[in-house]
Amino acid sequence: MLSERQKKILKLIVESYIRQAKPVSSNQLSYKLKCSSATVRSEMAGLEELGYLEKTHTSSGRVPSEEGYRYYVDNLMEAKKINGEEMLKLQIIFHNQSLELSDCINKSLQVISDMTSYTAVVLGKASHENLLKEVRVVPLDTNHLIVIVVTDKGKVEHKNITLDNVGMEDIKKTVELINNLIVGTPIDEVSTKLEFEIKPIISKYVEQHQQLYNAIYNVFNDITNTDINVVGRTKFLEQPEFDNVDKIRDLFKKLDDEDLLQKIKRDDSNNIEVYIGSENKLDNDVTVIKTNFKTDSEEGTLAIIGPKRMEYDRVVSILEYLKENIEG
Amino acid sequence: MLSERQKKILKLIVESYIRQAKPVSSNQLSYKLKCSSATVRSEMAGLEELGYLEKTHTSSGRVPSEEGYRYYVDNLMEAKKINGEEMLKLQIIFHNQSLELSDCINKSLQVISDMTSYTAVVLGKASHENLLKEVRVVPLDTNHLIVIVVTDKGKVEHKNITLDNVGMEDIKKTVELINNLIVGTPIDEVSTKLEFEIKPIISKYVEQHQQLYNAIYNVFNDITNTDINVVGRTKFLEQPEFDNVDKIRDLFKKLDDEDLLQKIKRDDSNNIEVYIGSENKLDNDVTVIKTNFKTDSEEGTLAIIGPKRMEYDRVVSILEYLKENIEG
DNA sequence: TTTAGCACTGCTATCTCAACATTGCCAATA
DNA sequence: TATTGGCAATGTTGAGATAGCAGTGCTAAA
Repeated sequence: MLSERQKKILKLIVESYIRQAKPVSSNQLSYKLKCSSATVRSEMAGLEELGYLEKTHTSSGRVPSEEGYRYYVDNLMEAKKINGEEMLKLQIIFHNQSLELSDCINKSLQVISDMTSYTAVVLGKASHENLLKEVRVVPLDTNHLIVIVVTDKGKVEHKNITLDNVGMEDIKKTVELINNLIVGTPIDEVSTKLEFEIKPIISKYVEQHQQLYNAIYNVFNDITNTDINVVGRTKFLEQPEFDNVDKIRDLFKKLDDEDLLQKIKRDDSNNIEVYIGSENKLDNDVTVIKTNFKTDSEEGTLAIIGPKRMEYDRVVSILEYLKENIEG
Repeated sequence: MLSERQKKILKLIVESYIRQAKPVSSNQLSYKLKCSSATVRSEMAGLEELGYLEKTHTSSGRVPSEEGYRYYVDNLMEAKKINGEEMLKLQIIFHNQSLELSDCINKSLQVISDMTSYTAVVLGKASHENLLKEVRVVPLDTNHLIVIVVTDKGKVEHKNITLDNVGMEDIKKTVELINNLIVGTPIDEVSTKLEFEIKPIISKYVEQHQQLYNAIYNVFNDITNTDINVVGRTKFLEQPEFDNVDKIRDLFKKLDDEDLLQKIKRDDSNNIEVYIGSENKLDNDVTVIKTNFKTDSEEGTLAIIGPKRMEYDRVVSILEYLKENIEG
């Protein structure tokens, strides 16, 4: 258990370091506390002993350790309400009737990335509340057609296919069959149903059903697949800790690795989660702040990625606010 | 007019510098030419005088100037045929029947960016050969619906809209009207036609026609708008000339600026065009190699962006090959 | 428990210095 | 006349050396 003064010092150091990106000296703090630098120094030594602070070299000021940030986030940080102007920018996006939810999310990520100078990520997909509304086929010419799938929550996906020698009749029959048998099925169960209920039937009387079947299958796959969007990768270039090309290259490679990004979504928690440095699976030098969201039509994960020296208080409340707007 | 030996020296310098990114000395060249370094030096001095070579400092080797690269591209460069493995990779993409052309292009850009280590860009849009095939409306519930537009070349675009108190009847009538009057219209003329032929009619008897009209209008807009895709921005991090964070930041900002990227498409030429350094409008430190393409369904511009010290011969033939495949 | 005082440490910037690669010029050469 | 070898001149690079500085830890006194 830390003393009140220790807490205060730790808080001041974390916040100063977040702003300035420079090790914090005992002198700096002695102004803000009513005691001498020597006193601050001995407190600092204590906090270092406990693992909350580090030095960059023997005679440098102190820098928060990962444990220091963790303690700050868990115990010291105060909520910093998102400001009016920022709120407004997001409101405008979410009140725009003509935008789909996924567009709103993408647009607001851009705004958030710009206002925080951190990288923003969304991993989203159609929620399983989406029920198949309609499958439609538009023939283009004798051997090209488009398959369009629509869910009751307004998701649309389509695919072009080329079929050799499949009569329009067969196609019509197949589509009719699908529309009769599986409309109303949750979108993520369609694949199974397609495989076990539809395929046996169409394979009986539709020649060359395979191509058609595959195309339809793929459309459903696309609609349920996670869609990854990373906004503002280059914000890291503004951070003083990413001042060398090797580090940047390494990080950018990770931000392009979809499998790795998938790991951001680790738990089903409904809260804002903070993963500092080695706590996240992405990179030891960054912090990932994420939350899950879920609406009728979409579900997924939102994350802000920045240096460990991140404005935790601000990001947490921005993310909270964004989540509210999405789930609205 | 350059002498044969001057040409040979210039060619060797450009090619050596492209490979090694290091100023080329007279000694290096004296091995490859049958003369002494002193001779090479005086030839180099001549080429510098003519503006084809530069020095990085008084006693450094020579580096090609922009004019040097230009002369190389226009007069010295030999076509370097794309190799079999690379060809194959692209073939596989273009022979995949289930991919739409725009997906093929995007996938092949990724391949090309990986194999060249340069950044690849496509600015594409539906070609005006696309004729409106069908407008379809899928009602979701009492006040949400989806508008889907399909062209005869297989382009699909859709939008969700929210309408208050618009009867299903009105919607049906509007859609029917559109389908009757403007199906078959080139997609880029639809907007005008919509405004002058459809709007007057529907405004007469469809109440709240405005929202519906806007939605449909927007879908057409989306379908004709240029779509920009930039692949492999981070390849620049592998280039030794982009070794400092400021340069990278600056360049990345430009690669994110869609208006600026639009300027890559400068002429309607059907050839491969090379814009070296200040010749392009993007950045003085890069070369843009681009070509336009046009098919039934899509048209636009492909570009490879790399350092001025770019493998011109390879990139030109890769781009040629890609263009063939697309238009093929 | 707090503080002033002070020696100590390591960083940073600047300077110097030598080694090196390379050039330009010139006089000798083929 | 074109080519070459020789050589001084130049700017780069990396390795010390040095001084100033910021900040710490320790100690003894308040």
